[in-house]
Amino acid sequence: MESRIERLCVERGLKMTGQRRVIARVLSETGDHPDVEELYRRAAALDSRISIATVYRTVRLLEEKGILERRDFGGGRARYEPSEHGHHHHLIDVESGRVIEFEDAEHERVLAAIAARLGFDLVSHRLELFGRRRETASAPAAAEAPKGHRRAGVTR
Amino acid sequence: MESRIERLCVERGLKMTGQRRVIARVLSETGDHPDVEELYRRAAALDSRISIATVYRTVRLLEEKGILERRDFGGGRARYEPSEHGHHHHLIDVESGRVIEFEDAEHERVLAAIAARLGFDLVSHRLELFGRRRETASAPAAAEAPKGHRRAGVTR
DNA sequence: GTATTTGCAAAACCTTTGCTCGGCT
DNA sequence: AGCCGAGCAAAGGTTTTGCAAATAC
Repeated sequence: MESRIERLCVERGLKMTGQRRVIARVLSETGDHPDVEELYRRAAALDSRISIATVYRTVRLLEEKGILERRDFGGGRARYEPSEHGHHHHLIDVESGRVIEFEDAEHERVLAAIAARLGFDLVSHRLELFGRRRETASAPAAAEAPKGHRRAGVTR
Repeated sequence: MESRIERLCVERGLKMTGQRRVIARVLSETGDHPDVEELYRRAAALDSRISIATVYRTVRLLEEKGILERRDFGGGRARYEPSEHGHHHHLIDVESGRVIEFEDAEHERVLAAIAARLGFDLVSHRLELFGRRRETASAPAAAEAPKGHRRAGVTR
């Protein structure tokens, strides 16, 4: 059965080899932000005839095709997530390393306004928040993520 | 004569060697965001008895002491700028690679509010905008940076 | 059939580190 | 003399690449 990412690959005219199909499937089932090493582990678990070089080449290719996005959360290795994941940013819990996704329309507006003030059209932007879980009892559970129309979700 | 960064080093209790003095001076005169290689070039121009290992060790040390801040603008290498440079972020011109600095109070407020909504206290954040110079004639010159109380400045 | 993709290992790249020597207190 | 910093070169971690063999279309 054809995975979501595989369909995108085909649409973009990529040759679908066995390895790419496996990697595409791993990515399709991915709800987090794995690095290449982790993708390699997951892919190799499905089909051991995959080398890490191929994973590197594939994520690079998919990034160029706009199917994947590369992230840098610090730590020296790139991490990846599927693009069709909706526009959002990340808040990294400095204590646990957990990654929480969020989006915020007002924030987007402010950024566009800043760029405009400087005489630029905003092409893209990168934003990461680093935070510490609030201790006061009033902290809402961060895991209230209604599937399908989520606003914030915890992941790794 | 003692450079601004050198003074900070002394205040923080660092031993001032000849190499550190040179690197401190280079950093004091720095208005941009050099990588280690570039710092090494500039330092070596003042005193050739400096190795790149020392530059690496020194920027690391100064970062730990809060004198320098490490940035990642993509491209695989870390770039540095003095901390006492005021709170600001960067807009990178996607066409030329030029870096424009800016700050924006409203934006800071919005970020704190987002973190609070997720139950976090904001520890720090990273923001980079990528933009394209606006073509319309109404674009203000981005170089209107009144020294001393600047709002936005172009640098590299 | 032919152009692409893979695996492997080696290389490239940035950064850190072991060790010895040099310099400052 | 004693310590800490510096230089050099080697090692470290991640990512890329050359080449021959395998594979997709």
